[in-house]
Amino acid sequence: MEHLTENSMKTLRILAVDDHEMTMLGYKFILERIVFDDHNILVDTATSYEMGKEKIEESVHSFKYDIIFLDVQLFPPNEEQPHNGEDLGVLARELVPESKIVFMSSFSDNYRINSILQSVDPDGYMVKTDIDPKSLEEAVKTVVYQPPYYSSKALGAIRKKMSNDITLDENDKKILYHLSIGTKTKDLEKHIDLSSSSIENRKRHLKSLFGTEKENDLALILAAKNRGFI
Amino acid sequence: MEHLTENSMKTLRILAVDDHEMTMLGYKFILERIVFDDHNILVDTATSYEMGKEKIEESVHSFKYDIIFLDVQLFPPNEEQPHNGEDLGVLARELVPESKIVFMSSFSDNYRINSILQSVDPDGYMVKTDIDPKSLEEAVKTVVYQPPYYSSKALGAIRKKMSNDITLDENDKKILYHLSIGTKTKDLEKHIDLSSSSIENRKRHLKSLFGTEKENDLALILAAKNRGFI
DNA sequence: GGTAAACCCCAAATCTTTTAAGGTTTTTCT
DNA sequence: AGAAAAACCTTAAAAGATTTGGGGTTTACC
Repeated sequence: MEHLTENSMKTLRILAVDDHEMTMLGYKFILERIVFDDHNILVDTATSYEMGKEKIEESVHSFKYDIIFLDVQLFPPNEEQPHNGEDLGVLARELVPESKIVFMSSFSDNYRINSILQSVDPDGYMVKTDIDPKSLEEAVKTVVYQPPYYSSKALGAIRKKMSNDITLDENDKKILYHLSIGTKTKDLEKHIDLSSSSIENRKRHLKSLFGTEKENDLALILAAKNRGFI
Repeated sequence: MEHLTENSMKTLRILAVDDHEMTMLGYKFILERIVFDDHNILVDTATSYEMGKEKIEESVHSFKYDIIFLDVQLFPPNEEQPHNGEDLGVLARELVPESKIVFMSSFSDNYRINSILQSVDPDGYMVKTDIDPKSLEEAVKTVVYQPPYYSSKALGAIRKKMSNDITLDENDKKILYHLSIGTKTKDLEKHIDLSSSSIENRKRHLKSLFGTEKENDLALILAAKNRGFI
């Protein structure tokens, strides 16, 4: 603690978790300079899942964080890691439900956004390319007083989802997702608990839903992307 | 036209449709005073469905509006009227797809918000109690450069919907909606194309989905409201 | 040009939803 | 409190969807 806060000031505690040291410093620098009513902003940082987890667990019995910023990808994606920001978000929700959670993600892909909005229901979601001092400040203020805050690109994805009348069940979503990452139709059986025949049926059905009958898988995937499903 | 615009200025044309004369004046007053890059803002108004329709139709062959603000309820709701803002929005989308559409609604109820977001997919949605000079200005700027703009209460409804894993079909939604406006179960058959037996089945199913088994309809409706369906 | 994958069609089995008919419980009104 | 209406439940048959296996044809790719 560098200096005592003035009496009249409330302290706004923020935890930021991102595995890039430099990015963290940037966030800390910006966040602590936000002028916000009579709040004194204090930013704590963590650069890994474990560190983040510890800080959140410590906070349970001391001062709870007002806002927790979480990077969705907490580790280099090539090294297989069991945990990511989404899990940390779920954990934080359980341990300290009063802390607001804001996700930061480099991908604006709808599949992940939709999944996080469902599993964690964060108070904010920011696509990294939308993040700058101005949007960070807006996020902090909005999240404290009237959440949620969704950054511009996140809103774009949300809009697509909301304007959609097509509803897909888990199996359909999985099929689309696996096709989109290049899984071959014959290998889908390994990931989805259905016979190959059913999978073919569902693919046909999906293509008719998305208006890409008799076209190839790429057309289906593009249509599904446009509509916000992947 | 009161005075010529400067050469360097682009004109931003706005149409606002609301059946309250005074509200219209307020919007016009605020909107035309927005300072926005080198834009000169020009607000046209209409106070009924027909007037709005005419202005939109005229605009097709002259200068298209950049933004159209539409009140959802265009007539006193007790006098039966065939048209409302939603219809006008659908019409505008067809005639002038390049114009951005922003809805203004006094009800923040999720059923209507969801329905409008699907049928028109507007570039903005503002709940009236969220509207003030600041939010109007933000709406205009956001809608022009990076739509969509959703006001705080609208975002609240959207968040509920997005964080939800329950998916309902049209019949389920209609059942919930009619129950919520007080329609008796025995009268539901008149509005929904199903047998009374099926409707009872679906009500049972809905109650189990929303965790209100063996409870009465009020409990179901409250749960559905909490989850953003009505 | 041959092979693997993708795609299509059919019919049986299974699962889900709808429907009607009859009953019990709860609510509402007098 | 008692009658009537509405809500709710149960059952079983019918209709509709989905799944599955077994066959085949077409398309893509080396």
